[in-house]
Amino acid sequence: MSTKHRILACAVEELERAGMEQFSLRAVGSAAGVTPMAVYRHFRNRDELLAAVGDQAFASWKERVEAIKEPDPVAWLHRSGRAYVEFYLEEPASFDACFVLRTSVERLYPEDFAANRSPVVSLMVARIKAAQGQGCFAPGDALELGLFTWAQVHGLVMLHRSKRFAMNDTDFLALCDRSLLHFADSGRT
Amino acid sequence: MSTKHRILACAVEELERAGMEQFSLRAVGSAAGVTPMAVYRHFRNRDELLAAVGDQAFASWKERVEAIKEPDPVAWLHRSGRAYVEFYLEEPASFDACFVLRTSVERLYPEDFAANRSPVVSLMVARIKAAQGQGCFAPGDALELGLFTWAQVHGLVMLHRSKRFAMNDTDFLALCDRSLLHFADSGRT
DNA sequence: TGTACATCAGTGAACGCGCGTTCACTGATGTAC
DNA sequence: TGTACATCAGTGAACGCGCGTTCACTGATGTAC
Repeated sequence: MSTKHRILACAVEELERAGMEQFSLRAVGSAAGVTPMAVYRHFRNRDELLAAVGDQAFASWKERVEAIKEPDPVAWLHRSGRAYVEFYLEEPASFDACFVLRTSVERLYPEDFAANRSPVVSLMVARIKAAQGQGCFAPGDALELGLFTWAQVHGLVMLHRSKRFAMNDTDFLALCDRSLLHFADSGRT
Repeated sequence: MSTKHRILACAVEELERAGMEQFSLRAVGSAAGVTPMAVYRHFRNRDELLAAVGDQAFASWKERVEAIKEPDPVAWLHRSGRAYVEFYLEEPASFDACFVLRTSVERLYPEDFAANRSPVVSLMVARIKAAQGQGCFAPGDALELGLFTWAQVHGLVMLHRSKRFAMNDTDFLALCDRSLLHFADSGRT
C-alpha cells in the first residue's frame, strides 16, 4: 500500500476518532508512521485531504446500495434502509462524511433529488413508484415519501450517534428493522 | 442583568455560532464585554459553563412542551412534534444541547424512559396510550411507537441541520407537519 | 460622621499546548550518456 | 558497466495562532467600630 493510500486510510480513522473539527494532520501523519509534513506531499492541505476522505466515503455508500440485488420493490426499500444502518454502524466516519457533515458535493432537497442528481435517491424513488403501482405503498408524492422513509431511519441513527441508546448493535438493528416495517406496513392497502 | 446572566446568555449564542468543540471562553467573554478571566469568577471552568448552558436549554424545552394545552391526545402529539421543530428552528444551540450533544443528564432508551426519568417522554407515552385506547393510533408498544415518532421528526430536523434542504423555515415546518400527519394517519383504524 | 479594613468582581500578563503551514534540507531511486 | 545528474518522497525546525488556565493585581463596594 502506497504512503498516499495509507495516509487516506488513517485519515478516515482519524475522522472517526476525532470528528471533523478536531481532525488533525499531525494525528493522521503520526498514525500513518510519517511526519505531518509528508501529508503535504500528497494533498494540498487539510481541506483537500478531508475532501478526499469524503469522496471515498460516498463511493463506499454507493457500492453498498448497488450491491443490493432484490427485484421486489418493497423488499428492496427495506434492505436499503437496513444497509443505511449497517453503513453507520460499520463506517461511522464515512457515514458522517456522507450524511451529517457539510461536504462539497451535498445534494439539496428537493431540487437536486427531483433532478436525479443523486443516483441512490433515484433508485429509491423508482422502487417507491413501483410499490405504489402494486398497491404496496401509501399513495402520494414518491420523492416526499422517500424523504420521510429516509428521515425516519436517519433519526434513529442520529439518536444512536448521540448515545441515546443503551443496547448493543444487534438489538439496535432489530429496532430499526421494526421501524422500517412499521412505516412500510402503514401503506399496505 | 448581572454579569453572570450576561455571560450565560452570550455562552448560548457562542455555542450556537461555533458548536461545542470550538466553543471558546475567550469569545464568550468578549461577547459579554468582559475579559475571558471574568468568566472564572462565575464558573469553575469551560465544562461547568457548558453544563450551565445545557441545563438552561433543557429547561427551555420543558417549558415549551408544558405550554401545550390540548386535551385530544392525537392533536397533542402533533403539536408536540411541531414544538420540537420550532424549538430547533428558534433555538438551535439549545436544541443541540438537549438532543445532539453529549451532556451530563442525557437519558437512555429504553431504561430511563421506561422508568419515567424523562418527564417529556412520559407525557408523550401517556398520550399515545390514550390515543390507542380511542383506536386513533397503531397498536403496539407505546414507548417504541413514541420513539419512532420522535425519530421521524428528529431525522428531518437533523437533515435540515446538515443543510440538506433548499427551502425556507415556513416550508420546512409544513413539510414536517405532513410527515407527522402521515405517521399519525397510518395508525387510524 | 469618619476611618480602617475585608470582600470580591474584574483585569492583564503570562504559561504551555496543539494546531496548520512554511521552509530549506536529506537521501534514496531512476535515468542519460 | 560506471558516472553524473534530476527527481521526488519524506524530514525536522520553526512560524504565528487561538486556546484553557494560572497568577498576582486593582479598585470599587460594603461593613465594623
